[in-house]
Amino acid sequence: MDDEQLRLNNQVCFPIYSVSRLLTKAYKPYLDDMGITYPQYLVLMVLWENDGQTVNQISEKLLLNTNTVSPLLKRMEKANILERNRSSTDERIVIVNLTEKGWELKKKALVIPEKLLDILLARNVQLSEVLDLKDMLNEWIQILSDDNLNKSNTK
Amino acid sequence: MDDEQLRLNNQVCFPIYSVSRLLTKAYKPYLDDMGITYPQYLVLMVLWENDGQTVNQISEKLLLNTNTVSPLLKRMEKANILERNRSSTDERIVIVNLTEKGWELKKKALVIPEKLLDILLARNVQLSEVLDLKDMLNEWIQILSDDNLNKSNTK
DNA sequence: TGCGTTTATATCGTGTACGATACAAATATA
DNA sequence: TATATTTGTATCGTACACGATATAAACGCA
Repeated sequence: MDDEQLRLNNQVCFPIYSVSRLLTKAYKPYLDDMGITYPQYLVLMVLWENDGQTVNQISEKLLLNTNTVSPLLKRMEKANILERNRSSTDERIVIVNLTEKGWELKKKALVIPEKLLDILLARNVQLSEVLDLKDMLNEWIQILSDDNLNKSNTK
Repeated sequence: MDDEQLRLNNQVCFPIYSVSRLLTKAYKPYLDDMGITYPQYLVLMVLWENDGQTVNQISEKLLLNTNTVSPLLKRMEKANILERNRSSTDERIVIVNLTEKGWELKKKALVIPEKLLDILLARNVQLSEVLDLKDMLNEWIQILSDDNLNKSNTK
């Protein structure tokens, strides 16, 4: 019976969508302390690893469009977390650099991954399970971003 | 080195967040045909399974706040997909019923889960892997929604 | 060298999400 | 039964996401 497939319980996408939102919510108390949001936290992780990247480089690493990242960076600039400067050699490019405050936040962030993991481990989720999940999802990212690429190519 | 934990590649949450967005994007062509969005598709699945539910019942099943679902339903009412009516016995309650058009959309939706699965299976993802993932995520939903509950209780 | 094309970023419009808050109806209880 | 409390829904403000579009700078090439 095809009908079965349309039940919420039988879909994979709904749990992913829900867990994504619930995880963001679980992060919230820690991020509130830092005065940032979850997407802003992602931007910081990219810059902590490698400061001075362009808007394009940041949006590619986060798999987000530049028209999502642009205003996001502007809000972070307003909050004194980073600076945006046009390249002198290529006026189209905007280079993003962390401020003192942006680097300071890294110290506060160090405990976050640990805390989140603790919640799961405390509820008998195995660490190996978490790692398997990560690998599986990274595989899906490859597939799904390839798939999106194909669509825009054939247009 | 604690630093390692803060790398984008070492986080579980980022892949979940990304896959969630990429899956929604993969759904998009089919949902565009139906004139709805992904969250609206979720509402429809809830109502196809059980028509005539209240705003609260719908938002609980989708794990969304009512202040997210309320405007969502209004947009769907505007698009003639459903009707909202106050209960006569309890004036606070709004009961949501599908229209003819809302039921019609179910026929178009039947192929969607299959198509999505095909993309994954075509790329050598095992069906068992998909089912494992689903179970794992449903477990996480339990944990994370409990955790959120605890926070609001202790406040 | 002039001009069409590409590239990098940003703006606009629409639709979520969600915390905080509002508000009326229903319920509980003194 | 009058009033405090709870319940169900909605409004408001802020921050994403993303498709469509704009725009200026850089590039390619006749």
